[in-house]
Formats: sequence, structure tokens, C-alpha cells
Amino acid sequence: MDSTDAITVVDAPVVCRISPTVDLLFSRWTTPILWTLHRSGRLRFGELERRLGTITPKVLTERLRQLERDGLVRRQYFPEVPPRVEYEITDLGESLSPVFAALADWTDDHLPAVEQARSAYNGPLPR
Amino acid sequence: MDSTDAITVVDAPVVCRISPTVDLLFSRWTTPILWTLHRSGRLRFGELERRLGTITPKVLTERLRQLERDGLVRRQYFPEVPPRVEYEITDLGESLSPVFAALADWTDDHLPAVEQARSAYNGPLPR
DNA sequence: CTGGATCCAGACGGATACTG
DNA sequence: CAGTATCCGTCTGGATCCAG
Repeated sequence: MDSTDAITVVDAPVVCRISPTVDLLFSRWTTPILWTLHRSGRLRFGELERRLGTITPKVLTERLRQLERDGLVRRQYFPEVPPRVEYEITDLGESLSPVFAALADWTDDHLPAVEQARSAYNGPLPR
Repeated sequence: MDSTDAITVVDAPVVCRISPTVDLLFSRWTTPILWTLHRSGRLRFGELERRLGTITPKVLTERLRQLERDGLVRRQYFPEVPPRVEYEITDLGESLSPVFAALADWTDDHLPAVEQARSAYNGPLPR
């Protein structure tokens, strides 16, 4: 395992090594999904949909498939009538809790300052 | 501080309170920009552009304006010829370091497991 | 109940060229 | 040097309907 070489021959040096993780975790719905499953434990599809409020079943399925593929969520199918499917966080998913805790702490401590800065901003308006 | 009410009358309960922060921090380029400024300190526009590699000036300007508006980055303009502009992280931006540290730790410890799960996945292929 | 199939809209970002 | 101005492609996500 001696990757002791000081010289990397990679043409495109990795600017920011957390970017792959960011792509994994933070899109419109993945964060709320992980957050909800983390807090509520195992949930059925419909129950999850209800708690997320405005998500559509199509999008919920897409995001759940992605999270399942990436090993963060486990899907369990029960061949009953009517069918039942339950989702829960995996151990790998649970390992994210320090990340979410850090985000929650920062949100509590500093989000108001952001809102204040935003309303005080006088420069060229973005977006 | 007695928010002891068990009943919340809010129609749209906040599903995930970190979502506003997520919107603030994690888009295609905001994370690399903050990461770079955090590690390298004060940088000129062109230098930042060079370090980010493939970003275009238009997008870099857009993201920097947004970060400036939100109080995470400070822009300093020097009316010289040729003009010089320098960017740096604000104290509010620096307060994000625990968040990025948690993300970096998780990336080092668990990203390989994600890649392994992904390659082992046999279900319906998303994306 | 749990989705899959379609179609669609808007946002974000990339490419290129130009300017104070 | 540090952006702006245009144009355009892609991708996520929303709406709706349908099916096992």
C-alpha cells in the first residue's frame, strides 16, 4: 500500500475531495429522505411520502433507488396483497449522523446571520 | 423557552431543518469555491478560476455573487489598471469548517463502501 | 399500495465571444 | 484582469395517468 509517491500524475487534480460525497447526499430530496428515515426508523413507501409532504411518487422512487444503490438505504419488499414495501437507513447511512449533526448545529447557530447578510446585501443581485 | 406544546398548528411542518443550509452550500461549484478559499486564503479572481480548473468565468461570477450576498465570502475591489479583485472567506464562512471537516472525515472513511455498494447493485438501474 | 410511463417546465451550468 | 452578454444543452423534478 505504499502510495508514497509525492508526485501525482493525474492531469485533473482533485480540487475538492468532498465533492463526490456532496453529489451523493445533497439534492432536492435526498437530504429530507435520509433525515426522515434517520429520525423515524423503518417506514413504508406511503408513510414516507406522506411525511415528506409535497414529493411525488415518481421522484420518491427515483431517489430511493439511488440511495439503495449507494448502500445508504435498504428496501424490503413484502409480497402481500396489497403489496408492502419498507425502507430504512443502513449502517452506512447511519454513519452519516455526524455530518447531519454538524449541519444541524451550523444551521441553528449561523443561518440567521446568513438571512441577515442577505437582506443587507446591496450589490448586483444574483439569480 | 417553553415550547412545551405537543401540538403544532403549522400546516406545512418543516420536514428537514437543514435543507435551507444545504441549498446554501451545495451546488455544482459552491463547495469547491468555499473549499479552495478556505484552504488557500485570499485569492484573485483569475487565480481562483485557475485552481478550480474547468469553471467558466460566468459561472464563477454567479456563484461568488451568491456567496457574497449570503455573507460567506468577501469581495474586495482595487481600482487599478489592470483591475484587481480579491476574494476571501468571511468569519461566517469559516464557521463552516466543522461541517466540511465532518464531510471530509466521512468521505475518507465511507466513500469506498459506497462505491462498492454501487458496483454490487443489481436492482433496476437509476439514472 | 407501490410504483412505472410520459410529457413538460424551469434552473443550472457550459461554450463562446466581447468589453471597461 | 475581471468580468458581461448570448445562446443553448442537460438534468432534476413536477404533473398526470396508468398498472401489477
